[in-house]
Amino acid sequence: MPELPEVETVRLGLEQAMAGRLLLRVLQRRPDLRRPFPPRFEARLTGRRIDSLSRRAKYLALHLDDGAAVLVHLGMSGRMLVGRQSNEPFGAHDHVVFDLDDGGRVVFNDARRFGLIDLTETALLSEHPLLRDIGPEPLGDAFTPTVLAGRIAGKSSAIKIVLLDQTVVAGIGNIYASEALYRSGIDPTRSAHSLKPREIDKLVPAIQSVLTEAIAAGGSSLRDHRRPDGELGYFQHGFKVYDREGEPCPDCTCREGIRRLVQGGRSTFYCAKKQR
DNA sequence: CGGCAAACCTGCGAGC
DNA sequence: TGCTCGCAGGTTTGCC
Repeated sequence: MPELPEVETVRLGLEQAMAGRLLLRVLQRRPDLRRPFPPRFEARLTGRRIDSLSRRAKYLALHLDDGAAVLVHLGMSGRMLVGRQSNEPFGAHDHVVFDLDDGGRVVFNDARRFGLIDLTETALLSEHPLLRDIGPEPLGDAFTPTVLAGRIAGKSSAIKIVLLDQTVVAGIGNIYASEALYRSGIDPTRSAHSLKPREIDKLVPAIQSVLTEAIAAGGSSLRDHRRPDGELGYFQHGFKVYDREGEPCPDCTCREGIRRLVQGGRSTFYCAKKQR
């Protein structure tokens, strides 16, 4: 489900609820998600304090005050929900419950269980196997046209596919890949190495603007995404092409309107006239 | 390395 | 009403 803007929205919501809080009790309600929970997950977390929260690509990190960190990936349908009462019954797919020292409760809920949770005791989170090979943050200073050009040089795959590759650039998923290519006027089927410098000069700010606007809107809520407080994001109303097959292209007057094609088994939405 | 399909899961909407 | 089918914001693995 969640791409960078949705995970960032979750981080912002959890920061309010969890930063500075002591974990009074942690309940793990099943043995695994996409992969097994770390050994002794509940016992190792109980009594420890959460200092701060950060995001890397689509991963959320809860930093403990001793340098350890809980890594959370929401997969397609994962949610981190705040505001549950401790006397409420658990819901379907409530997999982990974090009870905090101020009486607050945070629940990790994930119907499809494509998410994962890890606990690492090492301080160097950037060296974690799940994060080590991930590319630059698209909203960071290190993401420039020159950098992106270098990372896609020699890649013969379609640019849409390459933007989904987390080792090329972090955090872009199926929605924002289509939207960024539409904004920059680039045909999603073009091979990555065929992009000219002038096109990459447009693609980088297109990625940055669509992600920034989506964060400002609280992310996109299609099926599963909820902010931790239960509120919906509203950037889905800002989509120009995603899930708009057959609708008119907002930026031109072509007859066909928005088209859908399948790349790597996943839908791509685009305008054949605007995107070349 | 590239490309593709399948796998991991559940839920929902469309169509019959 | 109820069933089947296809598809869904992600990532990994295996095969050619």
